[in-house]
Amino acid sequence: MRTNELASRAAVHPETLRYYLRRGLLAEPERTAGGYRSYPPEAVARVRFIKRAQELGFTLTEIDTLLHLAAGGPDSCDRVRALAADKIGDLRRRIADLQALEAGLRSLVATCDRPRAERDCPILHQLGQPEEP
Amino acid sequence: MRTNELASRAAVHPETLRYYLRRGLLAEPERTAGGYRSYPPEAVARVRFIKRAQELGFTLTEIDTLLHLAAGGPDSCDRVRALAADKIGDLRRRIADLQALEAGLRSLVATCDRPRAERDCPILHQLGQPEEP
DNA sequence: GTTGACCCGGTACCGGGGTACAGGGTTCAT
DNA sequence: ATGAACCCTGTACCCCGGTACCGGGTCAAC
Repeated sequence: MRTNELASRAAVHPETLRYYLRRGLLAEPERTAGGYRSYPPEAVARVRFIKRAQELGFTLTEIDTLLHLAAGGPDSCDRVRALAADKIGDLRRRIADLQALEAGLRSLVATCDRPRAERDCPILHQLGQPEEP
Repeated sequence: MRTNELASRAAVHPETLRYYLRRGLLAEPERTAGGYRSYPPEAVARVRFIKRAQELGFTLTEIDTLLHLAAGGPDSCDRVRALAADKIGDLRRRIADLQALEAGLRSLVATCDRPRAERDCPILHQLGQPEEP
């Protein structure tokens, strides 16, 4: 699969793929006799994963770590556990905060028939507090 | 509360506050007789909210919308419902994807005692598929 | 009063994540 | 064979979200 096809299937810009190659997020694929890159089919899911993880708030460096975990992670199972535990903890916090945001918006919807000053949307309170130690 | 105190309490850089003021994410507070800004106590939660929402993947423009909803949203309850429904739908998708990521990493942990090639970490598959119509 | 830390507005600069472009080579349908 | 679309490498540029810096004013402890 050539660059443009991968870009099209993964809904990214072709230049983005070259950028990800430079960043090491994509492995350099084989080339055609004419020097064109020939990506394997699984590259589509990989690029989609990168973009979606970005939308969820992860930096490309964080995504690089996730990609390494997806490939099985370090040889040492203990290292994998430690790394994954760290990521899982982060994920749970993100999920909790998004759920709080959702609950807060639902509360607004339930009270939106009131005058604006009397509506209840507690999202600032929910996400604006310092984290507990 | 002066600029540096708010910055310190909210764990941001003072220049960031000036940027948020320029962007309209913070309301211009009252000034001291010497021309210093005097922020109200609730500004701390507001700035914390902005930063946390960013970490969760929202752009400042999206955060601006959320801040408006937090203030009660449009006068029209129908507008509020429509706007909030859109945001809630987005939140639910983010939550679902983060939960999928978590499940995938747990699967890796459960199989990490295997040789690397036989471990199971399906996160690419989970987040790398096109969205269903 | 002095001094260092703070404040201000405005301009310049930076990093992350792209994206555009130039010049030249390749591919494929006509 | 031709021409348009594609590809490549490498360099320049852009947007978002800051952050640094300058020159000058303010504040508070000494």
